[in-house]
Amino acid sequence: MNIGEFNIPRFLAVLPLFSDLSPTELSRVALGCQVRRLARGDTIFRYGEPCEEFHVVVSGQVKLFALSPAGQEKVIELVGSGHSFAEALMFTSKPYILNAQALASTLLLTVSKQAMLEEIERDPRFSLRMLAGISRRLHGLVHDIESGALHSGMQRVIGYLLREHQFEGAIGEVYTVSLPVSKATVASRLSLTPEYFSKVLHELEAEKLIEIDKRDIRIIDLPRLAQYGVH
Amino acid sequence: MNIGEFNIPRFLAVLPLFSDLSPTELSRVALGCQVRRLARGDTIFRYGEPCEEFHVVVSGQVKLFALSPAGQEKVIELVGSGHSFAEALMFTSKPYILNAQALASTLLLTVSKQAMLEEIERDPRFSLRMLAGISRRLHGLVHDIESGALHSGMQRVIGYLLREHQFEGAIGEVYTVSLPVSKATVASRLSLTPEYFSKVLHELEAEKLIEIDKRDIRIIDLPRLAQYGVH
DNA sequence: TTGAGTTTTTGACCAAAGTCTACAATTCGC
DNA sequence: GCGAATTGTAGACTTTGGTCAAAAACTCAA
Repeated sequence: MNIGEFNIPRFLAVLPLFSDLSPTELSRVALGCQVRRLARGDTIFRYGEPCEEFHVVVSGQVKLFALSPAGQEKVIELVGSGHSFAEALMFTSKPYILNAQALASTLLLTVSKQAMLEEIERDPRFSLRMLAGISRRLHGLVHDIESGALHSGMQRVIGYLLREHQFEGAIGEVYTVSLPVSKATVASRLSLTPEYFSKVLHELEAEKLIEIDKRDIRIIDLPRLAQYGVH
Repeated sequence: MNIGEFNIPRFLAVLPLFSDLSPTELSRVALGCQVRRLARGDTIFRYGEPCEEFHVVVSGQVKLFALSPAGQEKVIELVGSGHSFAEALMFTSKPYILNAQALASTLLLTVSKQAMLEEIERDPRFSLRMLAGISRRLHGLVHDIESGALHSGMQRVIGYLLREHQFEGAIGEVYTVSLPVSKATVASRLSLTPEYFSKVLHELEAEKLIEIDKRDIRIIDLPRLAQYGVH
C-alpha cells in the first residue's frame, strides 16, 4: 500500500472518536496527522520519552508493555486494528509511562496533541467523546486489576478464553479461539509465565474442556469450562 | 457540624477541578450538589447500581473495593479528604463497577452528572481539566498494575512505606508512617492477606529497618529499606 | 529438504504467598 | 473498668505459580 495515497480523513471518520465530525473538521484534524509503516519489532515510543501525540492502529498489531528494572516485560495491553492508544497521556503533560512496539507489520496513524486540543476548544461534544473513551479504558484497567487480584491463574486463562470466544466463529457446538499473538505474549498479558500458561492449557485439555491446535484453541465444553476452577 | 451551614461553593473552590471557576459558575454547580453525613460502614454505592453523579470526600475516608463471587473483597483505592472518586463512571453511562463504603465518619459531597455535563458544554477549559484528572487516575492504575505484576509482596510493602513517608513528618532521621486504616485494609490495597502483611512487616522489623508501634511504622534506616529485597 | 532460529512443551525442583487455627492485644460500648 | 468484638501475631502446612534446563515442534528461507 502506498502511504501517500492513504486517505486520512476517510479513515478518521470510521473511528468512534471522530465519527460525527464534519468533512471540514476531519480535514483540519488530518493536517495534524502522520502515517507510518512499521515492521515487526519496531519501537513506537519508550518509557520516559515526551508525549506530544496519540496513536491509532490502522492495520497490524501493537503491544503496550512495562519493563521491570531487571528488564522483564509485562504486557499491559494488545492493540489491534481500528483501536487507539496513549490518548490519556496527552492530557497530563507527562512523558510516556509505558513502551509501545509493533508486533507485526503495522500501519500507524499518529495524531498530534496540538490538533486535538484545538478541536476540544472548538466543540465541547468532542471532549465528551474523549472523556467517554478514556473512561472506558479506565474501566478496562479496573476490571484487569480485579481479575488479577481476585482470580487464580487458571481462572484468568478461562476468563480470557470465554471473553475471546465471542469474537470468533462458532461451528456447531464448538467455538474456536485463535490466539492473536504468540503464547508468550498472551501469557504476559495474563500475568503468567509462558511455561505455566502452557501447563494450564494442557490441564484444560486433559479435562476434555478444550483442544489445542497450535494457536487455535477449540472450546469443546463451554458450560463446564465456565464452571471449572470455581471451587 | 451542621450540614445546612456547610458552604458548598466555598468548598468546591478548593478542589483542583473547580479551582478557576467564577463565583457565578461555582454557585451554579453547587445547585447540583448534595451533602451527606455518613457513619463508618455506610454504603455509598454498590456494584451494578446506576451512576448519575460523582463524589468528593470533604472529611473522613472512603474505600473503593471489588467483591469476588465468593464474597472476598479487594480494595482498589482509599480516598481521603479533598479527593474525589467515580468521575469516570459518569461518562460511560454504565452502572457502578465497584463498591464504595465509608471507613469512618465521613462528610460526602455528591455532584450530579447533569450539573457537570452542563458545565462542560459551557467551558472547554473545564473539560480539559476533567480530562487531565481522569488521565492522572488512569496512570495511577497503570502504575499499580506495573508494581503488582513486577514486584514481590515484600517490594510492594516497601514501596508503600516509601511512598507514604513523604506525607508524614520527619523527626531527626526517623520518619513515621501512620497507616490510615486497619492493617487488613492496607493489606488488601497491596493485594496481600493480612497475615502475610504482618509477617512481612515483622521481617522488616527483625532486620532493624523499621519499628512497628500499632499503626505507626517508624522508618529507621531509609536507605537500607529502599535497597532491601532488590536481590 | 535441511537446518538454523524461534516457539512451545515437559518435568524436576523451589519459593512466595495463602490457609487455617489458635491465641494475644486493642478498642469500644456501656 | 469489664467483657465483647475487632484486629493483629504466630506457626504449621499447602498451593500456586515461577525457575531452569532440555527436548520437541514449528517456521521459513535458501
